[in-house]
Amino acid sequence: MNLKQLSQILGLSQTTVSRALNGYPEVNEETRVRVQAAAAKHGYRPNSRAKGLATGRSMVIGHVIPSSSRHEMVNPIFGDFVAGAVKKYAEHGYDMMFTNADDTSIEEAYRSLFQRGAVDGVVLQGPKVNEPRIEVLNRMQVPFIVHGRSTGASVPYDWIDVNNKSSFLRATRFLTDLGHRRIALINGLEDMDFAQRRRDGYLEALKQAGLPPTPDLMRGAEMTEVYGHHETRDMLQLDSPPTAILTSSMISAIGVRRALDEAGLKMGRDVSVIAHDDDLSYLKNGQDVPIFTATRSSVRNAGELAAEMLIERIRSPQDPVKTRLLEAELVVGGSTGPAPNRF
Amino acid sequence: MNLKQLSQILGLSQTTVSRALNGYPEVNEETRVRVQAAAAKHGYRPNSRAKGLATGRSMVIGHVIPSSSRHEMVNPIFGDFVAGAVKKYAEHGYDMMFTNADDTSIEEAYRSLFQRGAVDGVVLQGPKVNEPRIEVLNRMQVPFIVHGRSTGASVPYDWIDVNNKSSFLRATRFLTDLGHRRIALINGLEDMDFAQRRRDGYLEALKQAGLPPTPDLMRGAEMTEVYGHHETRDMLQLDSPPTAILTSSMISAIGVRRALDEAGLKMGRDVSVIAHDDDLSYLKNGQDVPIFTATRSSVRNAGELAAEMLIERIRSPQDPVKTRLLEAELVVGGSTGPAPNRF
DNA sequence: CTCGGTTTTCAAAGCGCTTTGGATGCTGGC
DNA sequence: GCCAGCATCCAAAGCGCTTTGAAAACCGAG
Repeated sequence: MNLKQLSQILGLSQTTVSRALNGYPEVNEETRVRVQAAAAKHGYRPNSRAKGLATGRSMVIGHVIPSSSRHEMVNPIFGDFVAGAVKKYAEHGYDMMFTNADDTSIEEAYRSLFQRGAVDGVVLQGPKVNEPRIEVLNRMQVPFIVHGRSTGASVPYDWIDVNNKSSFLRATRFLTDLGHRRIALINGLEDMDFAQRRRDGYLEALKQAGLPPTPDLMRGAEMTEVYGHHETRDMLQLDSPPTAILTSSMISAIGVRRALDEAGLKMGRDVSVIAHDDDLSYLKNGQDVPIFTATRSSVRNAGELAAEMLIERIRSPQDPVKTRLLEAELVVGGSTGPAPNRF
Repeated sequence: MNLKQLSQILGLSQTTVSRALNGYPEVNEETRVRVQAAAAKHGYRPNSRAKGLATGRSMVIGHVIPSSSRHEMVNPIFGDFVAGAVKKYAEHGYDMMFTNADDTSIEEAYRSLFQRGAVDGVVLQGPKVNEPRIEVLNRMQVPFIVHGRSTGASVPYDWIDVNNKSSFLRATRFLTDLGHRRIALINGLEDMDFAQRRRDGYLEALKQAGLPPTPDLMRGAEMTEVYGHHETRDMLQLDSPPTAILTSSMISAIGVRRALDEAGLKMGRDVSVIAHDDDLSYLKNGQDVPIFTATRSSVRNAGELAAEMLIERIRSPQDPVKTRLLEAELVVGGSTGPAPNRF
């Protein structure tokens, strides 16, 4: 069932039917009702390709998933972010498109999405420090939003981010206040912007507490469970092992916990742990009492906000740059306690 | 840059340029090279909407993400499945589209995707027992593939699934062979088809071992960490607590482990645990030695295979129904051991 | 030369929609 | 009774591509 057929059934022109359905004023209210009824009855739905061709808009928002051969990691926050975003997209009539690109051709992928007219805007996820994609998109003059920020980006851009620095500063201070002096940081990959900022917050808190940074206690890699486990085990072997550990994700915190268990140490008593909690739906931090003391910020919520900001940008390309900084809350759970008095 | 402009630059007709680019034989090799060079030079990329309009194909595959207000859960396997699928899509020139639908209008969402001409096929994820969507899609005569199966579906359909029954039968037998007699099952939501099949396998193994099923030891819900923890804690309070626990996901297995730790029980010695491991990239089951004894099957791999099967179906709509049953492997880790002799 | 057969190229129709620029019919004021 | 003004509707162009049917160019055989 297409417009032509529907208009023939109704004995009207395509113009009128189109206008009736799209809410234009120059159509009799009576006919509009008749048209809408017929459209519903016949299950007419305008072809989105044709509509897109005619209007120049695709009503699709794109995401590029990088996939390298070596680095097959899927970010665990992916699902929740997407769930938040796709919901808002739907509310505004947008669909969501994913496209795959290997590491070497990510720029190409973005360019292709727009030049093919496949999307009206894109979300850039996981920005690194000096993220080159930001400048590429900026130069292309297309609507986009960054989930996160990129230190060193030389152009203005819309972004939404958690205040990683302040939340890790606060978490670290919480530990120094408890008397901890050997505090480890198990961070994400250090070329990621968020990891850098968390590290800055951590270092600043150490400085404020008059503690020198210890390179041995600062690690960074892909945030898996196994990684959290491995680094913790490794650090526990040090001459002066940490009494507290900060970790950039709940997943690696679980690995940390496992390593502590294996070493016969009790989390919260022997070693304190604070994790960053993205509030993932399948990995809640306990129900009533939080398991981990954590800096919490819902990534699903970030997805919703990112979607809304991007849609606004698409609607008003000339608006000044918009940014949004979310503060993570510090929830105190059972994984932290005063520094033990052992030497 | 569009076809018209490009063909004017080249002094050729649109027809010839189009044919040259799409590899049709009726064009001089020399001109083809010239055209390709010009296309590359000017960064010409055909508008996918226009192409879709002309060809009747959209080169997009759709996924519908259900989102109800109450049930905001994102399946943790989502990311890895998608990563596998999108990679294969890209290899065949397809993009991936997500659309959101609340629980009441999922059928509508599928219908809309096709009637709008937005997709050439869809993947149906998370089928329940008697999944109504299968019949809907079947009636719509559109290409689709089910990730999983649906007991009670009355029409033939393409699917790819893990042999849930045999893998849980095998896992349970592994436990009975170790002398366990009180074996608990912490399953997924029981209206999900996979949960049903796992339960069947579990029950069959119990039967083979001459053990009666104990309703108290069979639980089913959304597979979160908190849930695994909660049910385990609950079951440990029973008059005769289980000596072994089977769980449908690594995530809930982590919760199981936490509950055991809290109870002062050692996993593998006091209580054995077997998990189903989807081989998620951020949640590997240990590196050299598996942490959990597990039935393992890569969901990313399933995503790749599903993508390929669907693309085949799109290409040959008349082919007979295709199905693919993957066998999970049983990997033995540190979480299982002989049944303890305590009473 | 001429002509049938290839090769190579082209003009134009069509995909399903929106939108421009009229037409048509009706109203009421003079 | 006439006409400006408004409400309502329509024909046709255009979005950027593919594809059909036909024309032009070229070839070697006769």
